[in-house]
Amino acid sequence: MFSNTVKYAIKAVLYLAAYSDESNKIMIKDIANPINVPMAYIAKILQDLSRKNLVSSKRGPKGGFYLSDNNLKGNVHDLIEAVEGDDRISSCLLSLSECNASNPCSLHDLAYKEKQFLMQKLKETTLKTLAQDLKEGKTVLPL
Amino acid sequence: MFSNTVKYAIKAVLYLAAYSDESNKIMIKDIANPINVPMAYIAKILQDLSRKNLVSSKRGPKGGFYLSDNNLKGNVHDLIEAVEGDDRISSCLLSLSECNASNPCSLHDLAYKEKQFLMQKLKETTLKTLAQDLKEGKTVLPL
DNA sequence: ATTATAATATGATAAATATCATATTTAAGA
DNA sequence: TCTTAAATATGATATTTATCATATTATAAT
Repeated sequence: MFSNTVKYAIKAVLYLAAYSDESNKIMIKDIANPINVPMAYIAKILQDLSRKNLVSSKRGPKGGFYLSDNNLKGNVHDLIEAVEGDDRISSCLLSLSECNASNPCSLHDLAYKEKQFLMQKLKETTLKTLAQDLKEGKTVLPL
Repeated sequence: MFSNTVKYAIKAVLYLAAYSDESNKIMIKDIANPINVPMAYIAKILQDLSRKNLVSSKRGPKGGFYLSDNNLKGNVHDLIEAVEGDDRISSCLLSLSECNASNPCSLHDLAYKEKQFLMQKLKETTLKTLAQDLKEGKTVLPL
């Protein structure tokens, strides 16, 4: 469903959301293992997200990645959009070009409602909320 | 959301579902254009689907691809599985390994219901039904 | 039977995604 | 200020997905 890059990004960000903050930064090498993602690859992804201000980072000794309070207000939908580019996620199931109620593709009626519902949830659920569930052991980050 | 291969496969099969039958076969070169897919590529995909008996074909003069009555009973879910392999479509959003209610990933609660609902619809809607909508102009195959 | 036609099988190339490696820059602490 | 530790920037390689090209095989029609 999602590309590896997207899955890796979500896992890394949620890990940071749950276990880091400004006074508790986490280094690449300490992120890669628990979420089971190649170190150099997750480094690249997080560097990209840092540039886009979805995660925070500081270099040098005592440095690392973390989520600021502001970052924690973000959501998974925006994260996905950031890593896989604009509208891949919200596009029509059969094409990149839009299809809509007045010119529906074969799968539009069948899928539209569920897809919108899912998108809505991915937008309205904050990283902070998801991190809370993780910390309470209600959810897990799969390998 | 879906790979090009999956999108192409669905479009081609629905096109055949709507406009072909055993006595009205359609050649590769006459499929590629209307659904806007590279000819050699859709050829490869349809050949694969033919091998897997999801579409029918006959070679030689007067030959081409078509959907048999039996093929028309198929659904989009099985089609997707056939082209992109086993369980990519039904897997957890964050990983290939299963996550479930008793060991939910961070997105499980958020996505599970909608995803199941969508899968269900993709399974229960026959190609014949979708083709009917196409023929009646109720839906279109996007470019 | 021969010819023409269309799928089939196969392999080559291109582009995108995923992965690895490393020199450079920033910043903390001695 | 020097050393060390971390992200950053950049580029190389590998794998997968997408695309192109073509020789082979089956079959209808003459």
